[in-house]
Amino acid sequence: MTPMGTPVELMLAKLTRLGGLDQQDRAAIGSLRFRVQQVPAGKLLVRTGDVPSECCVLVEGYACRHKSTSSGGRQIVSFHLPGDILDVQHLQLERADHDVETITAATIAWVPASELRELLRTRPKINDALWRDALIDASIFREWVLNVGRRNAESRIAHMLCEFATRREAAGLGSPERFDLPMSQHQIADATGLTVVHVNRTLQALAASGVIERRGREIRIADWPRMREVADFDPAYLHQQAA
Amino acid sequence: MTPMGTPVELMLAKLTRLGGLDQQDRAAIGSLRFRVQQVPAGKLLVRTGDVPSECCVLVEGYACRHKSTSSGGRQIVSFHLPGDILDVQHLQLERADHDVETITAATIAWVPASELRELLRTRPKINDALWRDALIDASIFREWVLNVGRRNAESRIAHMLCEFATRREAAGLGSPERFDLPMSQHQIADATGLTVVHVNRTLQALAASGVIERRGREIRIADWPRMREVADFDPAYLHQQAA
DNA sequence: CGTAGGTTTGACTGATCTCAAGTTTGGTGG
DNA sequence: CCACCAAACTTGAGATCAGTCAAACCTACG
Repeated sequence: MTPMGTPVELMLAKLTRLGGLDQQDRAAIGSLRFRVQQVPAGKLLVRTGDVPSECCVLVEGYACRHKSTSSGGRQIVSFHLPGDILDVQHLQLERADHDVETITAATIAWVPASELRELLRTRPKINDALWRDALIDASIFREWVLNVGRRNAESRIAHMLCEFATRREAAGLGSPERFDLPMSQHQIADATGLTVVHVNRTLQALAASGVIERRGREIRIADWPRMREVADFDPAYLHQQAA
Repeated sequence: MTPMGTPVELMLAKLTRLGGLDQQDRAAIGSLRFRVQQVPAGKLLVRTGDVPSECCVLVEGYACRHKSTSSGGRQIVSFHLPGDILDVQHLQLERADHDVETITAATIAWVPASELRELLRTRPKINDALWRDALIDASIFREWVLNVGRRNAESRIAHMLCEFATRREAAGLGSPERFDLPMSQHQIADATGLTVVHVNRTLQALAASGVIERRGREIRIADWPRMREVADFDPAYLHQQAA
């Protein structure tokens, strides 16, 4: 079920999902110089203030981006799965405004930003696909603002689970009915603006009400219609239908 | 102090701030076909699910984007000031995933999305500038996730005020020391994930502690260093220094 | 001047946090 | 294969920040 592959295959799959590529586009992606790296869980790939000269693609494993308040509060602003480009923003913005960190052991492919920038100029369809990718990212951030700003704990966590299940499936990583969460309850708390304690109780409440079943980090969404309702989840913001 | 101007002048000023443009770029912007419109406060310019074929530039007045939960909770995800392009995302994404609404009477300039898309293809520097604009938008959303997710009421509101003051100044709209808020306390509540009642009390607390002074909607930031501290505000996420 | 929207106040409630202590799990070295 | 350890998860009790409900009070504008 894991759509393993080389960095090139993953990027092609992702960009193709985002819009049509022609033969020359594929060739251009194929000739990018990837530097592949194995990293452990909890590795900071980019940190706030960095001036990265490479972009990284997540090949295998999971990652997240996060920001912190000066008093130490941590907020995860997105989760990422295999195929995701972790920092398109550094193609155009000099300094990183957030951290990028693996949440499991992972395989990362680094590409020189200059080579990708060249593709934006010379390959209009790749430019379009990366635009779409960046704009979908932004759409997800907007939904997260709504999620942490206006939903209660149960909805927030349910929404996060729905999004994870849906994106996972779209990336070809398997069924949205049942899956293993890569992140700890602490990380769920940091993503939803709650505390670990309350995340724990809320997951129990979701299980008690029968919308999900849990065994360790394995989640089964037992009742999707009810889950969608509890989560207030409408996948439109993921813009998944190819444009 | 208000940098009034035609839509063309405003866009040129904005794109120039975002990166260099050459003479041909300026000419290309100059030949865009703008349709200018006066609209009252509270006018929905784009609504969720729309398939817009025009992009709009805010020429005069203020606007915001917002999303809602199915139970009616409203979350403002960004505020906009003159010069802002209100919906770059519709250049690449078919359906709007949020509403765009004026918060004061405003002047709007509409441009056919097809013409802007043409510029992305043919004018690399305009492509770069719009990329930067979209990526800065995304950076602001990330900061807002942190704001509503991890800061208390006082910090949240102070942060929103700092951002407004800073962006206002960057747009050439006047001093960040003293200004009139265009938005109601209800709208501040919707932007910060709080209730009107609590926004009201928190504004009073900020005034009582001496960091701001208020007279109606006029705000004076009486003590910027302390304000920055209360707000936990670091403008780096606005990426204002031209790249 | 009347009125609606915006702001302010008070009293009470409740969702989520904090602190503090267990319990389980998974990985690691002997 | 087992013993151990740290990290992750769970539970309980009490505290608090922000919400709710309800009612005035402004104040700008028609």
